[in-house]
Amino acid sequence: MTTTPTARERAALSRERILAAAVELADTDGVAALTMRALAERLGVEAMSLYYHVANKAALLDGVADAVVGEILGAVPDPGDGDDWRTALRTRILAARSVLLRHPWAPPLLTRPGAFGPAAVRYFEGVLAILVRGGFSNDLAHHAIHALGSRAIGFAQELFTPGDAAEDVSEEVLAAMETELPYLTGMLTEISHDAASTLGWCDDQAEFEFGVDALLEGLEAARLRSAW
Amino acid sequence: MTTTPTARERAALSRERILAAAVELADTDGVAALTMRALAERLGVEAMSLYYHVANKAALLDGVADAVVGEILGAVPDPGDGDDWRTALRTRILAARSVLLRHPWAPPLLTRPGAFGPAAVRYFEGVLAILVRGGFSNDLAHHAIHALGSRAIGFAQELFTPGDAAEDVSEEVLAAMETELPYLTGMLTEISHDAASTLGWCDDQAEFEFGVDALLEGLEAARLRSAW
DNA sequence: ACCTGAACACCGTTCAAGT
DNA sequence: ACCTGAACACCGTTCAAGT
Repeated sequence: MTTTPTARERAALSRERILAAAVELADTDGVAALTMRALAERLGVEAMSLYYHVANKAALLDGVADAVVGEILGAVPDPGDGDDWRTALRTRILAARSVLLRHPWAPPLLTRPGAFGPAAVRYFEGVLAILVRGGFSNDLAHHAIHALGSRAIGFAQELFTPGDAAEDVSEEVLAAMETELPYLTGMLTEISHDAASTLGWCDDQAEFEFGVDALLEGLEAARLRSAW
Repeated sequence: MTTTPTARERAALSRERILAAAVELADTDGVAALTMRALAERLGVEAMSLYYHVANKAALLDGVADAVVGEILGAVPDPGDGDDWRTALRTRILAARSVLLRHPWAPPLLTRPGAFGPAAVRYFEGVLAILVRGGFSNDLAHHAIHALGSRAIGFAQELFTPGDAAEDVSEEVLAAMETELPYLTGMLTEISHDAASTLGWCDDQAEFEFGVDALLEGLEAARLRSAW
């Protein structure tokens, strides 16, 4: 006669609820813990129920990616035409980055084929608006977006994560490296003079901004050349 | 009395043989097919035998990444001091890229924490040598390497793969997009006027080189500023 | 020292079945 | 229309055992 407690206490499943729960789960436990079974349990539901709203795991991850980009989209200022293109684009990119810093597991998802969803389309519409209003031809703007790559949306795929195998770079190892790797040892000893045994001296935010600025400078030069 | 056929016909297992077979398997079947069981079968051995030479799957993938970087290292010219730094670095990066084009599954592996192995250290020693001989301070060279990111070793993590959801961008869809996404539709209609229904007009190699060149130009500007 | 076989805990996913 | 339960094929990995 009465509906079951579970039916009363839990809201109906939906694609949106599933994606939101998936983002939360990844935030707390990492993306490796984002399994269909764990996600279902978090939603108080059986694993197979998810498949009614989501085709498969790949579609789930694509949806999660688009959800994150949607969050970025909400945090990013409108591409208003007050600023010059360089500061407007820089501001947008750094705002995107600040969102991604809250979801450090997200970048690999964003590079999956299929992750380029509706939110991403709208995000890049804004990027393109900034460029075109700033004097870029469609052709050059297209090149520019490719050149920015993942940086356009706030992250950089670096080849080594801070502190990677850095813990065990002792001074003896540095000395042994010296003949074979003179430039690296030279850089390490000079830059990290006050903490010679660690590679953890990279300021992610500063390096990211340096990289964006270098790109923007190169793009501005290309724009000026194309304008002649 | 006689040794078994299997023992005669197969060479002894070793870390090197395992990694080489793993690269081959990924080349033919993709990295998703690179399972411990499939790799063992390819080597004519039981899956568990691999664990004697490799700690676990993560260590295997790290080893595969370093093997690929080793192949890059063998293909890249010495950082001789004939060229100016920009062309020397450009040449090195494009040579690295040409190797990675033969292993299109490899880039995601190279961005794994733990993938920065001995070969990568030697590769970046060469990058650094080019920069420092070219007039970069250790500090600026360090920033430059971060700025180059994955491009330094020959690939760019782009946010959409060519032809991603491009097949189904019909002219009707373009028209519907026009009000909401004026800049994107403008760019698409202008650039792809002769193939209006596809996004597959991106020349990967050209875009990669454009991106590298934009970065190199921005880095050169930074170097000149630091030299004053 | 090097390799094996059976077993375990865990995946994504199918399918027919419930309500 | 929406959710479930059991089952299947597949993982990485353990452990004790072989040679």
